[in-house]
Amino acid sequence: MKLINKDTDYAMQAIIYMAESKEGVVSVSEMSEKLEIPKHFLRKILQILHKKKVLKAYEGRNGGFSLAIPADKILLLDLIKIFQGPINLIECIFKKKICPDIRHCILKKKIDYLQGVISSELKSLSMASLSYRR
Amino acid sequence: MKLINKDTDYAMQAIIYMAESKEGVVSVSEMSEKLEIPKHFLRKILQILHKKKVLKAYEGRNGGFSLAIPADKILLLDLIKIFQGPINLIECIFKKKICPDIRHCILKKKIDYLQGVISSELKSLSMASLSYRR
DNA sequence: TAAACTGATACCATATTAGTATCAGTTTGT
DNA sequence: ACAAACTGATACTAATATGGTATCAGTTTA
Ligand code: FES
Ligand code: FES
Repeated sequence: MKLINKDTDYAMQAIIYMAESKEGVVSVSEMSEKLEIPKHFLRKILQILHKKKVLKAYEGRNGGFSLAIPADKILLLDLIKIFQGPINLIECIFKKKICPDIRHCILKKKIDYLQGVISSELKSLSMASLSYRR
Repeated sequence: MKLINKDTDYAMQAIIYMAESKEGVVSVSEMSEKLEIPKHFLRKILQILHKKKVLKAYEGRNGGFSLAIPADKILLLDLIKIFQGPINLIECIFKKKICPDIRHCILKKKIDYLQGVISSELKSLSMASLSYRR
């Protein structure tokens, strides 16, 4: 069971890198090198973050990306949602069969509860709080 | 993110079925039919549960499986461990790079906490508690 | 003695995740 | 002017995990 996949992982690293960088704009080449992340793969990820308005993009020579939102407003939960979809731990394992009434299924209750805890923890983690130069 | 995969799902259903059954021994054929689970697939799952001492197996005609442990002692966490490995939500995303000190990484702290909550919830859910004929 | 079962294990199909490649367009230093 | 250095968009491939089949061997019992 994996909570964080490569896309989210690399996205976090890149965002933190940009937050720590003095230059406003950072290119994929630079980040790919410094963070040791495959260039094309990272590029794809940052393009998505741009579409989602998390990053600003600058085309042309000396171009690159910069944060569109301050790092303390970019939450781990946001990134996970972007790259891995909404947190949904169960899609009713026992359909009609065993659970006679979805409203009283204790499995569902527990898992709903877990989902809440996970969401709120991931929501409380901003990219700024992960930067060690904070 | 999936908490419970098909193996665990089918294992739960089969165990609950056996717990509810009056006959001591239930065959894969019967369960496969009643629970609408592919026969060979279910068989493989039950063979694993047998190896793990959760079930007793009876060979030969009229053979099948029965619970080796009472249903209230078979926990969801046990099944997840058997079929999906131990709960391990993170394998240090940022290796040496960003986390200068693993002991102070707040990401790790939060995820460790989540892992604890998840484990304890899954531990508190026995197969008996999911049977509606309890 | 064959039908109905499990043991063991190899195999296949599909989906998801991770990573690569490429063409088109933009900007800028020289 | 123009090539180098960049992003936009999108298609493709590779690796891995998951879900599911198939089969041969051995056991038990009607
Ligand atoms: S598992 Fe979905 S309602 Fe019980
Ligand atoms: S992510 Fe593993 S220690 Fe910070």
